[in-house]
Amino acid sequence: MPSPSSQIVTRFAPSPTGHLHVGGARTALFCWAFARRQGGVFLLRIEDTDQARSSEASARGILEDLAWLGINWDEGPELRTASGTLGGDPRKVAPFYQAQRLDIYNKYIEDMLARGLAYADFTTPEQMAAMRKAAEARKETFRFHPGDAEILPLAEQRTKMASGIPHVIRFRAKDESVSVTDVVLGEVAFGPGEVDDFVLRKPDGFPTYHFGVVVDDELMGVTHVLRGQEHLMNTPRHVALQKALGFRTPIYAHMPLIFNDQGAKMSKRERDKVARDSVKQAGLKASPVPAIDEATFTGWLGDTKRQLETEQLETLADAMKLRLPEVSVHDFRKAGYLPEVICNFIALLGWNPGQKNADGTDFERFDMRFLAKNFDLERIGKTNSRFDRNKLAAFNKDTIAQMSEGEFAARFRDWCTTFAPAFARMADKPFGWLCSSIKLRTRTFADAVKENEFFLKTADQIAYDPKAVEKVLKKDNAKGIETLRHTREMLAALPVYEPAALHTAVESFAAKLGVGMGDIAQPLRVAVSGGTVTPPLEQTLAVLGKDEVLKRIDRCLASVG
RNA sequence: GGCCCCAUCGUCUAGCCCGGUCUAGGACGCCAGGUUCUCAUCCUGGAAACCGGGGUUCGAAUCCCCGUGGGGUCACCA
Repeated sequence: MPSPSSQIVTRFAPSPTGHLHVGGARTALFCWAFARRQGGVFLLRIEDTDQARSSEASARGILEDLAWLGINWDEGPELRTASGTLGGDPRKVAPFYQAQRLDIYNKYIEDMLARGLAYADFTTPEQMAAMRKAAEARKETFRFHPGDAEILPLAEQRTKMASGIPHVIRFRAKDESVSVTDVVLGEVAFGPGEVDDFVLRKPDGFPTYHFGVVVDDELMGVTHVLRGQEHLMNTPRHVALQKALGFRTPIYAHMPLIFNDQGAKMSKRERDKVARDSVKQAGLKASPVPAIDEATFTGWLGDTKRQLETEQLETLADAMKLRLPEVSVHDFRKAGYLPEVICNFIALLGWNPGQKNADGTDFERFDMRFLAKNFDLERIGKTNSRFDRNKLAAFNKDTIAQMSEGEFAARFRDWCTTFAPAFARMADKPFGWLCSSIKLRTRTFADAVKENEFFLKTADQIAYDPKAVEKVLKKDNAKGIETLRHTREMLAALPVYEPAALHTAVESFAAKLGVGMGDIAQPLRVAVSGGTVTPPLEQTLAVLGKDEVLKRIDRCLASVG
C-alpha cells in the first residue's frame, strides 16, 4: 500500500450543463486509467458554479453515462448501480459539488484580500465592455491589469462591499513570466503580462472556474491534472494562483483535441444542422411534431445559430426517420454502440499502446482491464484527431460478431427494452432466431432494428419496393410470381417452422424444381419483407411463423399479380 | 490580430526522444476478384502519406531554423 502522501489522485470535473460529450468521456477515461495503473484514486467533482446553466439533472446524467461506460470513480457523488455504489468520501474531502463549497472559497478570498493578493473590483460590465472595445480599436489585446494607484485601498473596498455594491474579486497578477511543465507538451513558457487580473469570485458570490479548480485540486489532494488542450492557456493562471496561495502545482497533461469528420469541434450544433437541412429539403413549413411550437420551429429553421432542446430535436428526428450524428455518450448509447467499444475507441484517439499483434498488425483492440494495466502518460500524442464514426462502427461490428449468440441476444434485448420496446416484446424463440441471423451483419443495435422493422409489421403494412417487384417477380413473364405460387403450396404443407427444417425444405424444393436457391429465395423475400434484403431465408421465415408467412405471400400475390 | 500548441496514406496511427534495418508498417474506409439464396460475413489482391524550403550529417520521416498550413485561446462559461 502506498502511503497517502505518495498516492496519486486524478480527477474528472465536468460542469453539469448538458450531456457527457465524447471528449469529456475520453478525459474521464484517461484519468480513470491512469489512477488505476498507478494504484491511485480517481475522483469526480461537479463544477456547478454557473448557476444559470447548471442542473442537477445533467449532473445525474453525467454520472450515469460514466457508470454505463464503466468509468468508475472512487470518490465523489454517490451513485447506486446494479453492481454497487460508486463514489463516496473516504478521505473526507467532500463536498464534491462546488456550489456547496462557497464557505471554503470565501475563506480563501478573505485571506487573499487581507494579504493584497486579491482586490474587490467595482467596474461595471458596461465599463468593461467599453474598455475592451477601446483596446480593440487600438489593435491591442485587452488585459485587465490596473496600476496600483487605481486599486482602492482595502478599507475602502470593504466599505463599498458592505454597502452591497455589485463587485467581483480579482486576482492581483504579478508582472512575471510563468512556465508550465506539461507531461505531453513539455515546457511551455508564457511571457510577463500574459496573466491578467482575472476574476476569482463573481458578483453572485460563486467562484470562477479558475479559482474553484485551484482551491479544490489543492484541498482534494489532486496530483495529476489530465484535461483537454483547450485548457492550456488557463494553466499559467492556475500556476500563478497556486504560487500566490502557497499551493502545490500538480502535474499537468494536456491532451489533444477531438474533432468531428469535418474537422470542426464536435458539438450539438451539428445535430441541429443535419435536422434543419433535411427539414428544408423536405420543404416543411411547420413542425411535424407537436413537441415544438410554431414560433420555436420557424425561429430555429431561419437561424442557424439556434438550437432546439435535446428532447425536441430527437422527437423531430424520430418523426422524420433521421439519423443525427452522435456527439454525446448518450447519443452513442441510443444508437446502439457498446460501452466497451466506445472506451476502446476513444482511448485510441490520442493514445496508443504501441504494441503489435503476432501477425504484425497494430494492437488496438483492448478492454478496460488492459487500459487499467497499461495506460501511461508518455504515449499520449500531441496531434488533434478526427472522430471517425466509420471506424467506431467497424469496432462495434467486430465486437458483436465475436460475442456468443447468447450474449448478443441478451445484450440486444436489454438495449431494445429501452430503445426499441417492440423488439423487446418478441418471444424468446423467434428473438433467438432473429439474433443468430443478424449477429454477423449488425453494426449497431439501432441499425439492426431499422433493417428488421418489417418483422414486426402486419401483412397489410408491407410496402413493396417497385424495383424489387419488377426485377424479382414480374420480369421474364412473371416467372417469379409463378415460383412464388408453387413455393406457397410447399410452405403451406410444411408442419415445422424452424430454421433447420425450413432450410432442408426450401433446398430440396429448389432441387425438385431444378432451379437455384436464389430463384426461390428472392420472390419470397419480396413477398415477406417488401424488399430484396433480409437475413437468411430460413431464419426470416422461422421468425415470422407459418401464419404470417402465408398471409404475406397471399397479400403479395393478390396485390402484385 | 496577440499568445500558445501541432504537422506521416482520405481518417486513426506505428516509426521520431536514442538519425542508417523505412523501396515508411498496421487499422478503418475505398477499389478489384473469389465464396454465397439477398445483404452482410469471410478470403485474396490493389491504390493511397513522411507539408515546403534551408541547414547539421557519410546518411534525416527521425535533429535544428524559417516558411506554410491546421488548431486552441483571448468572459463576471467551464
